[in-house]
Amino acid sequence: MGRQPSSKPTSFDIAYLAGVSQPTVSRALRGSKSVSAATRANIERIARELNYTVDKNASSLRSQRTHTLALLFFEDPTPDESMINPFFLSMLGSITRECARRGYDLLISFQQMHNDWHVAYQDSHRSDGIILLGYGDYQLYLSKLEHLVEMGTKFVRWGSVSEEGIGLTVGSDNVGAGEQAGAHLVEIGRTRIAFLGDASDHAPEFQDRYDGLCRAMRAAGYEPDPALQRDAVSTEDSGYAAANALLASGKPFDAIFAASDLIAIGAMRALTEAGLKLPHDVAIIGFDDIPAASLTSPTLTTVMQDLKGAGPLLVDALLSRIENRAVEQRILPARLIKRQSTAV
Amino acid sequence: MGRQPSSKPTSFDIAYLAGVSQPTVSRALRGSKSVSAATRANIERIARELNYTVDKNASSLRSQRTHTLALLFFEDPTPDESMINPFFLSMLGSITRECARRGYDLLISFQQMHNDWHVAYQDSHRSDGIILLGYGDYQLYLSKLEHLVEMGTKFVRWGSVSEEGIGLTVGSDNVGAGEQAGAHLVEIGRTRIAFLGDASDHAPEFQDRYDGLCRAMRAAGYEPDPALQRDAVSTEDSGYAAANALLASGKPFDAIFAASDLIAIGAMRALTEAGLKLPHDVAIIGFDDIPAASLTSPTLTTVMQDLKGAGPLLVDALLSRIENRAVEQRILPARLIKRQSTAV
DNA sequence: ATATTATGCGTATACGTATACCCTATGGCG
DNA sequence: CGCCATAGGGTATACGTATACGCATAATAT
Repeated sequence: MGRQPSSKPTSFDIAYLAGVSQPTVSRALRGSKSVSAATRANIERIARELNYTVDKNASSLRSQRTHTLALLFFEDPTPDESMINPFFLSMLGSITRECARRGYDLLISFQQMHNDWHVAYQDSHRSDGIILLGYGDYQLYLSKLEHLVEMGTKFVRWGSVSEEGIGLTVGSDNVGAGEQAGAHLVEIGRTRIAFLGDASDHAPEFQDRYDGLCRAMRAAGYEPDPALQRDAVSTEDSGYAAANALLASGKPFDAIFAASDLIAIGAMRALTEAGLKLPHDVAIIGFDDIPAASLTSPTLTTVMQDLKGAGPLLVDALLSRIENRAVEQRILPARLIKRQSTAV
Repeated sequence: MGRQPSSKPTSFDIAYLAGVSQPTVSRALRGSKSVSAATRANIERIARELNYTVDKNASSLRSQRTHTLALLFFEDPTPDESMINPFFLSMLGSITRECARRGYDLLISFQQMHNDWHVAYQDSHRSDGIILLGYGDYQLYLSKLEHLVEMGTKFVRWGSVSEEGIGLTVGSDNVGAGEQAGAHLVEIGRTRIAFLGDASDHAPEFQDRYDGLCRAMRAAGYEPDPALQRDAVSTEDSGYAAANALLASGKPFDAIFAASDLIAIGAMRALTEAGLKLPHDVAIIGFDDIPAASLTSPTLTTVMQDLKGAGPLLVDALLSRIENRAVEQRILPARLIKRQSTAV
């Protein structure tokens, strides 16, 4: 044992002890079939004894594969820097676990929109592909996506699947979810349904949800009133402001479908402050089923996205892209969770 | 332009265009002072034009520094795999941003306690150091920490600073926070104060909070009743169960200090179901100030930890360790946020 | 029997960078 | 005018792995 215990063992050490050459060690550990079973078993035993692990840097340098994925959050700079959209945060767990299961490391980065995009590109040296999460300035976002495509970077993003977008997209069935929400509201007798959330093409997911709502209303014989749609981004304050604007407009409404739970929670605060009784006067449905949704008063009916399925699907789609296998856009089902805010 | 546009430029490309050797490029870009200002400027210009970035794998392999930190979450396996303690999730934003600011990448991994620890060790090939976050089986945890120390791995963890622990710890002033909470409860006239949270040495942070509470009570002339302390881990269900056990014991109490907001929220549910009026019959204080704390009814008085400060402090401490600079344990102040659950 | 192919492994080398060492030209100094 | 220090940068090489190739031996075919 003249060897320093502090220096990590290399494949040469294993090779020496096993009486083979270094490449054979590499082959054995990577599962090449041109190594005899006996040799492989011996090498694996020695590697375990020495606590040997492949040096990822050397491995990546040589093979040009990092076995690492990068996760990029895109968000508008928020006033409170440490605030992150809880929905995406939940998805993080699902993604990390799937990465671990597939033997990939996950590099994470919170990208403020105003930052230099080159940081992301730089990541491509460090990762085999990128998962993009988050809303944000959509036009700016698109131009950067095009840049990614030009560079040949492999990526997949979470978002609106209906949209004919750049790159590969995985997302919830936002239209279907909107329909479910709309149908439920109609079912409990609401017909003057407001929608809080950006319905422009800046936020395709929100637009899809609105489309679904409209479709459900028309299917039931009601025409959605454009005046009852109010823009809002996914924050509590924005929802609060949008609901107040709606109240100020004087337009009567008996239900709100909010494009996210945060918006819904802000709206509930505005409505409560205005002296309205929920859900009696106004029924409310949110979107995302964040933990807080079951704590509001009344508890919030909302749409639960399949977070557990999202991570595996995103990772799988990205790995398929990386390995140049064909992948089609995939849609995850969403489910309406009925709580007190629509219980009349 | 015989060069493939798809292949990433190397330092040799830059060197050729600048009419210097490859090492000079490396020196120039790393800020070595043995490169003339003119040469450096020229190299930097060319690098920018070619969109060159240093290959991190090659760089790390050669220099044996990765400029990457690993973040390890330790949690008991939860029934819902995608559920992560919201408090640690919030800290994540703070840490990632600080890493980015210091020019470090962040590798993230959710470690189930039962998993092979070697995964973490393996990470040490990929990162210069490890940040450990989370509770979990504390004894198992400690034995693995010892292993880390043996391997010479640099790490820092979030936890109880009062404890004479293994390795470097950064954490909130849990004792002080417990004192604040206790003092506040005494101030509003409560003397029979229950504590929900593991007070054994399995959870040093919780123990510190309990110690703080006891200290405040004694300072006010009251003796804490051990029968009013109930073990609980940081989940809503555990808080619910603990509060019900407390109720079932028949011991009278007029306040609860919960070791975490999740516990507090579960306890509130139990108390409400038992027909108690909050905060009139029982005042409640939680810990963490998770977003949900301001949504409960009544809204929850709680202790806010300095999340914005935590990330920078953890990262800075770890980098100091990595660079073999001296670091002392550091304590972050915590602040009591008074809300309705203690407003009598 | 010879030709053929597969098996199992060694040899040589490349991945792209950082650093130890060496060399040259210049200027200051006595 | 010779000596040495210094700036500026070149040469050679190492980091640890993965893969293209080649070469035996053994297995199979003809």
